[in-house]
Amino acid sequence: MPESHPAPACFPVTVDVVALTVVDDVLNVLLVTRLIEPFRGRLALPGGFVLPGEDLVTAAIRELAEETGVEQVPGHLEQLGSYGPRGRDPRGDVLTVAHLLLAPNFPVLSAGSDAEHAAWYPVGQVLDGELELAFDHGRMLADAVERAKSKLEYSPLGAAFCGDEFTVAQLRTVYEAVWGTRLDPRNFHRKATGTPGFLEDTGRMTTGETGRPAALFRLAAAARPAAGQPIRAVLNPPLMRPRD
Amino acid sequence: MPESHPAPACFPVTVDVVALTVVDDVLNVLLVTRLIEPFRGRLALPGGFVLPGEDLVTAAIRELAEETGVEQVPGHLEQLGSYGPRGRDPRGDVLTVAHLLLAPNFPVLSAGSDAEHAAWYPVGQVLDGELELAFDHGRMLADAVERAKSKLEYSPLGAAFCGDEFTVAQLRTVYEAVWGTRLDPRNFHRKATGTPGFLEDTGRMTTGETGRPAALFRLAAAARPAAGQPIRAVLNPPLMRPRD
DNA sequence: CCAAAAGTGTTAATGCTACACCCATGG
DNA sequence: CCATGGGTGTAGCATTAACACTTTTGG
Repeated sequence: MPESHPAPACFPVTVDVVALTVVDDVLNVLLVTRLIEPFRGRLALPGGFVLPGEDLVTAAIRELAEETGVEQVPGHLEQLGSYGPRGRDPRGDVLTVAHLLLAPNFPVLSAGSDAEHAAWYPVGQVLDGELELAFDHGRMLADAVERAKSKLEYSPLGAAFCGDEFTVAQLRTVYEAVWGTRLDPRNFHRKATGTPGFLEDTGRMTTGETGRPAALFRLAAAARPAAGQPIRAVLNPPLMRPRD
Repeated sequence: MPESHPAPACFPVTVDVVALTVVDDVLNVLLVTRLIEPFRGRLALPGGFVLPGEDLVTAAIRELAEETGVEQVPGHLEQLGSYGPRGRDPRGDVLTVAHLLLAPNFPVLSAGSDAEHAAWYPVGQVLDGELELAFDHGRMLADAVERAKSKLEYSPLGAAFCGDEFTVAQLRTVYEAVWGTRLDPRNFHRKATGTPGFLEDTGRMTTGETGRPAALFRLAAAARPAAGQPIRAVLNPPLMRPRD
C-alpha cells in the first residue's frame, strides 16, 4: 500500500452500471444514447465520474438516479470489477468501476428531456454485434452477463429480477432468459419450492391469467440480502444451467 | 460514462495483492511489515500506487516484484475487487484495487535489505484476529479467501497452488488447506482424475517418498489458462466443499 | 368441453459418500 | 514383514432428468 513512491499520481475515476432486467422473457440491458463526444450518438452504459468525497456505490446509485429517475435502488446492486485505466478512453487514462444491477423491469424516464435518452435493449443484440457500445462497455456487458448467469446457480438473486411477490413460473422465465435455455417447469418448481430457505409461500394466488392460478411466493427471510452482507449460497446443491 | 460533469475529480489509486499459498498443509498469505506511517510496524498486504501510464495488472505485478523479487507471475493472478475511496486511509480518500494471487510456495526475498520485510503468515491467524492488518486489508483477505474457496469448486485453479507437475495427493492438500476440511483421498482421486479436461498424466512417478509412488499429473491443455482468457469451469458438476 | 398453465408422482440414470480392499514402496 | 500412502471396487443414498398425469382456471 501507500509507500515512499515518487508522485502518488491521480486518476479520474468513473462508475458504470450494467442494469439487467427481463422484458418479455428476454434479458435486457439499460443503455443511454451519448449526446457528447467521444462516441457521440453511440449507445453506452449509464455512468459518470465519481465526485470528491463520494464512495463507489454512492456514485453508482447517483448516476443511475440521474439517468432513470429511480429514487431507491430497484434491485440488487453489486460491484462487477474495475477496468483500465489505460486504453479505454480516447481522451486519456480513466479508471472505471463497473457495477451490476439486477432488477425488475422498472420504467426509465426517457426522451423529451435534454438528458441522454435511456431505454432497455435486448442483451442478445449487443453481444451478437448488432449494436455496438461506446468505450469498452461491450466487454463489461459480457462480463456482467456471465456473472449474472453464474450467480443464478447458487444464490437467490434470480428473485431480484422479480417484484416482491412472484410465481414460480415468473422466476423460471428469469432463469430461462438469463441462461438462454428452456427449463422443465415441473422440475424447476420442485427445486425452487423444495429448497429450504429460498422461497416463502404468501398464501395468496394469482388471478385473471389463463390457466390454473399460481401460488405467490416471496424470498424467504434467510435469502433476503441483509444490507451490505454477503449473499447466502442458498441453493445447495446449486441449480445448474445446462452446459453446451 | 464521462459526461458533462463539474470537475472530473482525481483520486489516488493503489493496487494490493493478496498472495495465497499452501505451506505445510496450511493456507498462508504474503504480508509485509510497514516501515512508515500510517500503521507503521503493522502487517499489511503488499501493494502501492499505480503509476501514470500503468495498467492495474501491470502495477500489481510490479509491486509484487518489488517486494518479493519474483520476475514472472508465479501463479494465477486475477482482480478481486475495488475498495474505497472513502474511510480506508487516515490520510485521505484512496481507491484501491485488490488482486488475488494463487501460487505455489515461492521464496520471498526478505529481511537484510532496507525494504519492508515480506513473509508468509497463516491465514487463520489473521482471520481469527490474532494478527491485525493495516487499513482494511483484513476485509480484503477475508474476501480473497472466500473467492479462493469458491473458485476451487468449479475451476481448475487449485492446481495454481502446485508446481507444473504434482500428485493427486498434493492437489488434495490444497483443497483441504483452502477449505479447512478433510476430504476422502479415494473419492477425491476419482473425481480429480475422472473429470475430463482437468488433469493429464505425465507418465512419470514420484520416488523416494514413503509409501507407494504416486503418478505425476499436470493441468490438461483445456484447463490451462490461455493468457487473458476466462478460466474454464472444468469441474462440472463442481467439486463441492462440505457445508457447515 | 377444450386449451393452457400449475402442480404432483414416478422411474431411470447419474453422481456422491462411505467404506472394504488391493498395490507398491521404504525400512 | 510391516507401516505408509496410492489407487480400485462397490453398495447405498441423494439428486437430477424425463415424462405421465391430475388440478384448476378462462373461453
